[in-house]
Parts: sequence; C-alpha cells; structure tokens
Amino acid sequence: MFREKGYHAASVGDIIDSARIARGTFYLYFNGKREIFTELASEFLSLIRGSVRKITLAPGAPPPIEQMRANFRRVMGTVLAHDDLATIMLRDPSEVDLEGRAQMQQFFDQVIGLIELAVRTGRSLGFARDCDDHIIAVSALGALREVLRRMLAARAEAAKAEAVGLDVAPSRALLIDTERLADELVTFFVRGVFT
Amino acid sequence: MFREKGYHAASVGDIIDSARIARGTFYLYFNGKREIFTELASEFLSLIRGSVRKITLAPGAPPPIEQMRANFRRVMGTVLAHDDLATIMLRDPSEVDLEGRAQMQQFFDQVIGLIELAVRTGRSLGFARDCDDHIIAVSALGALREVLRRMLAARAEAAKAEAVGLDVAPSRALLIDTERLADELVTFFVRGVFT
Amino acid sequence: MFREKGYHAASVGDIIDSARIARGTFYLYFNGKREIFTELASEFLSLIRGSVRKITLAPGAPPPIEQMRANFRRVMGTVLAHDDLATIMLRDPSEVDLEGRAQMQQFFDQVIGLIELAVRTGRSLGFARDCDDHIIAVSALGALREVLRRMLAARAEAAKAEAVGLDVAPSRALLIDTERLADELVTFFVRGVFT
Amino acid sequence: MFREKGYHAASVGDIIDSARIARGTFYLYFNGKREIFTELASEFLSLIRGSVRKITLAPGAPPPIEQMRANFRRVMGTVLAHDDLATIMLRDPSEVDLEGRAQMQQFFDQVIGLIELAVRTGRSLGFARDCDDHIIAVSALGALREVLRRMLAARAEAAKAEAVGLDVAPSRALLIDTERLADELVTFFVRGVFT
DNA sequence: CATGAATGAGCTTTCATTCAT
DNA sequence: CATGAATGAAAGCTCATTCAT
Repeated sequence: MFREKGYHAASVGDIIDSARIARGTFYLYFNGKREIFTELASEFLSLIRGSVRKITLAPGAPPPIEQMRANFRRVMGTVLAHDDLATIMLRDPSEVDLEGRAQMQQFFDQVIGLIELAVRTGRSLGFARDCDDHIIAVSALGALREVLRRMLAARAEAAKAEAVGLDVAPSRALLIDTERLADELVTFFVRGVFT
Repeated sequence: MFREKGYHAASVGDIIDSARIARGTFYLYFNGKREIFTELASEFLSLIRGSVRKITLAPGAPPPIEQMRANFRRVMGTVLAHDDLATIMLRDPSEVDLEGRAQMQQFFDQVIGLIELAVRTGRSLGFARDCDDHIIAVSALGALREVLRRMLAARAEAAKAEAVGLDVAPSRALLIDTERLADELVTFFVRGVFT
Repeated sequence: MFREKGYHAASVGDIIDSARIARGTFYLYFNGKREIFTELASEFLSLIRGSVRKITLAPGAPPPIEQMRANFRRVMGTVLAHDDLATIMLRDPSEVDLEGRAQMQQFFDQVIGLIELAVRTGRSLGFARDCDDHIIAVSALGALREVLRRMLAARAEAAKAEAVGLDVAPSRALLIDTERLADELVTFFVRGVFT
Repeated sequence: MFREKGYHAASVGDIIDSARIARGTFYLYFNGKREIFTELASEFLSLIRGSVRKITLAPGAPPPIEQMRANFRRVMGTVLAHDDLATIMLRDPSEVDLEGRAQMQQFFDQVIGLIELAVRTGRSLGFARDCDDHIIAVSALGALREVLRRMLAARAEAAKAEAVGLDVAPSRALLIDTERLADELVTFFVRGVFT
C-alpha cells in the first residue's frame, strides 16, 4: 500500500483490507502506522547494507573499479528482488513522518560517506582526479537513486501494460538487465560522458 | 508552509494564518489545496524553463560545454533566488497528490529529453562517447537534483545556525558559490571521476 | 449528556447529536471532550462560590447561625437553578479525567477550609464544642453533598414520573422546599440528632 | 486496578497483567469487566453488612448510643481491612455501569433505612429530637462516606509518602485511629457542633 | 483448565471545503 | 470582495470480548 499510494495516502484501513486482517490485529503487531513503515524501512536498509562490500586493496583482490561495479550490481539485484520496499525507500524522505525520516536520512548520509571514501582512496592511489569529494558523492548517490527509481517505475509500468495486454513497453532503456545498467552507471561515474 | 511542513502536513489553516487572510478568501483565489500547490509548481517550472537555453552550434557561439556550464549556473541561480519554491519542487513528486504529480513528472521528463538531446548532439559531433543516452540523462538529472536539494538544505541549516548564534556551518562543501558548484557538476558530467 | 450518562459514557457523538451540530463544530468551540467538561465545571464552581458569603461578626450583622443558614439556602437555590451542572459536579471527582478532577478536588477542599474556619471561629466565641475541625468539616461537606445529590435525583425522578403520568413521588422527604431542607441541615449541623 | 485507575480507566488488560493470567482465563471466571466489578462490590457489601448489628433495646444491652458507636467502629475497621474494595465502593455509583450502579444504590438505600430506623426508635424512646428522619439519615450517610473516603485517601497518600521517604503526612486529622474517628463522628451525629 | 491471537464496533480528533452573510 | 462559522467524511487508535487450540 505504501508503494501504491505513498506514506500519507496509504491508510491503516487500506493496509488491513489488503492484508485481510481486522483493525485490532494490526495494532497487535505494530504500535501504529509509523511503526510499520519504520520496520519496513529498517528491513530494506539492512538488505541494502548487506549488498555493499567495502572496497579492498588487498593483494589478489579484483581492481577497485571492478569491486565498485560488483557493488552496483548487487545493490540493483537487491532493489529488484525487493521492489516493493525499494520503491518506497528510494523516494524523498521528506514524505514520511519526522521520525521515519531521520532513519532514511542517516542511511543516505552513510552511503555518501562510503562514496567519499572510495573517491578519496582512488585519489591517493593516483586514480581519481582532483575534485570535491562531497559534491561528487552527492551527485553519484543522486544519479543512482534516480536511475533505480525510474527503473522500478518502468518495470512496474511494463508489468501493468503486459497484464492489460499491451505489448508496448514505455521506456526500454531502463528495462535492460541490471548488469548492463550497472555498467553504464559505473562508466558514467568513472569516465563521464564527453571526451 | 509547503517548504516548512511538506504538502500533507501543511494545512489550509497554516496557509491562511501565515497569509493573514480568511478561509473563504483562500477559496476565492484557489479551488483548493492542490491548486495552490500546482500553481506554485507551474511558477517554479516556468522560472526554471526560462533559465535553460538550447545549446546552439551557430558560428560564433561559445563552445557547447561552456553553454552547458552557463545553463547549470543559471538554473542554480534561479533555484537559489526562489529557494522556497525550489525546496518543494525538488522533492520526489510522489509526495503530492496524483494530479500535481503528473505536472512535475512531465517537467522532469522534459529535462531528461533536453539532456538526451545534448548528449546525442555531442556524439554526432564526435564529442561524446558511446553510451545509453536515456540512462545518462536520468543520471545527470538525479545528480543535479540531489546536489540542489542538499545545497538548499545546507543553506537553510546554515541560516538557522547563524540565527541562533552558532557559527558552525554543517556541510561546507555545498555552501560554496554556485559558480564553483556548477563547475564541479559539469566536470563530473563531462569527465567522470577516475582517469 | 454528562448528567444523563456520566463523563465517560457521554460521547462526543452524544453531545453533538443532542446539540444538533456537526462534529467539526464541536471542536471549533472546545479543544476536546475534557475541555467542555472543565468549562462546565468552572462555570458551576463560580456560581457556587458566588452563593457563599463569609460569615461576619460585624456589629449589626445577623447571628452567625443565621448567616450559615442563609449560605445553605443560597447554595441550594443555585444548585436547583443549575441542576444539570450540579448533578455532574456533585458526583465523585474520581469519575472524570485527571485534569478535571484536580479542579473539583480543589474546590471541595476550599469548602472544607471555609467550614473549618466557621467552626474555629464559633469555638473562639464560645459557641462550638471541642472537636476536630477537619473531621467536622469533612462530615458537613459530605452531608451537604449527599443531600443535594439525592435532592436532585428525587426531583429528576419526580419530573420524569410526572411526564409519564404517574403521580407517585418517590422520596417525598427530599422534595420539600429548599428553605426547610436548609433548616434541617443547619439544625443537624448545629445540634445533632439526639438530646 | 479499579482502585488505582477507577472503573473505566482500568482495562481488562490491566487486570490480567497484574493478575499474571491470560485474557481467556479472565473470561473463564467472569462474564466480563462489569461482572468482576459487581462481584467485588458484592463482596464488600457483605463485609460491611456483617459489620453492622441492629440496635437492640433488650435488657442488659449497652445503651443505644454505645451500640451505634460500636457499629461505626466495626464499619471503619472493615473498611480499613479491605481498603482496596472500600476505595472503589465509596465512590459515587454514577461512575460505574448502569447495572453495577443499581447494586450500590440499593446498598446505600438500605443503610439509609437502617439509620432512619435508629432515629425513629430513638425518638420513640424520647432520645431524639423532632426531625425529618430521611434527611437526617441521608446526611449521616453522606458524612460517613466522605470521612471514610478521605480517610482512605489520606492513608494511601501517607503510605506513598513514606515509601518515597518523605515523612510529611498530608492531613493528619484523618490519620488518627479509627476509634477516635468513630467517636468524633458519633458525637457529631448525636450532639452536632454548636451549643 | 488455560491460552492469547484475532476481532470489530466505537471512540476522539482532524481538516479540506462550503456558503450565508 | 472578504469573511469565518459550520460541515462531515475519514483518519488513527482502543479495548471488551471471542474462540480455536
């Protein structure tokens, strides 16, 4: 329901109807609407955290760029495998209540910290150009979120179109397999667009 | 009020109180809460549209990258000059009602179209590498939105901190002048991060 | 509704139904159920406070016992004139919410203080026998409250019986005019029962 | 729980938690919340009834006033020995549900009947002055209830104060031993206050 | 004999909207 | 052109009660 309608528009009534349970039952398991959302958020954040490996420079490890690519792929795989959760969580945190928001804010800040570290490490090894790490990290996160968000939207739309019988897929570019999507993103991140 | 509290939490009561008008007066000028939001959105979108110039290859025109940089700078200037509007509009559209959402969706789709065109043009001139234009455009938009969003948040926080008397600015990286911010973004867009 | 059903059993729904107003209208005038009760309570307590005159020993003033009798009469008159309010307020404060309770508790404590003062004064003038002022005051208040409570109940019942057509009045003793009722109470207070 | 929170605020959840039993078990022994209250009420009323002896004029019996005093003392002893029950039952019956109320109403009416009988008997023997027996009985009951109620409250407060470590007892007058309390009440009942 | 998950009617409260003045 | 009292649908939540295990 949260995915379909968003945090505010999804009422407890919607939730219990689709879950086929009684009102009281809902409050038996959750202290309220915010709590069920927070639990869903926590669940998703754990999944994503589990998909990210720290980049290692240990001898024998794959090249850092390869490790980054693998991280992107795993994250995309997790997002696809849990598209319901992902759809809500990739939205702007400002949508949800103040308490739930902090949790999401914090998570995205952590991601930014990870990217900053990656860039800094890259520069110390002579790989990365001189740039403002924070701005780069924010940009990279923004790019990733927007791509994931629209990928999920495109897939949901495609699924709905198929259900109805139409075979026109709206935006094919985002319906490619995640490996190629991850590659595109990593290449954009690494090399930019223009020569 | 929308900026402070978000679309749902900002009630018509909040709006009329801060505007010092009567309830009925509000409905004299707007058909409802959604409409005032939609009008604010339109206003902002017009401003932003006015900040973007099509990139021209006419003889005597500055190099395309320079034109892109100028576009970024103008957009940032507009965003800063209308930070109230910008703060709401840069949020995820899923927050607002279905109808208002469509409008924002459409705008961002147009921006994506513009970026795609820029990349395509660049490639036809031999400037841009081979890539999926749509994915690149989505990424670029995502990066820009996230940077702008956090820039506004950082400035708001800094303003609040100053008002209270603290002189610690939270995230300095996003408080630099827009020219440098635009440069960072354009460079990221053009060259990526790693060599 | 409070008189009929008591604080808890009287729902906001009952109140708005009997007032023939909409739900929202109720909350336009009161912040909630507790507030309307508190306001009713305040109103009644003011009325009662206004009915009580401090007993004076000034030359030319009526004898203290007469002043006391007059106080009893005025209080009874006020109670009868505002029987709806009185019926609720004479009940045990434990019934209502914590906040409203404090208000009532405080009032009754003030009354007790007044009676203590009266007894103490009486003793200093040689009128009153040696006794524990507090216990006497509590007893007197209890007696008064119980009499008033049952007087109101008896009158309500009589009114209902009359409406239905029965002419049997249930407990005639409490249906006498307030003057005689006040006299009985004062005499009990002053002389007790047995010789 | 009823004593602590009152009839309405004490939930079945509170009761089973403090009794360390399961929800279903509660409904195995009581048909509902009202019934457990009613049973507690019955229990208390029986205890009180058992504390009251009819006043006898048989030769060799103590003087009637002494018998009355003994009754007061026994009632007070019972109330103190069962302060939990007493605290709830001395409250105004209007607090509880309609059915439970009738039971309490009836009991208090019986007590009033007993007092009326005592006064009537006293008058027939030339002890009691001319008065309205019902009003006197209602007054006496009210006085007794208020004193008992406040005695219990004072003791509870004193106990709590002691538990916390404070040694200030709030209203000492009601903390005296029940014998003296009974004497004060009987004297008030018999002789009144003023000469 | 005991359990506790499930129930749903009913509560208080909010708020976008209307309309007579 | 402005007002604001009135509205009522709908929200989140509570809790006495049931019943399959």
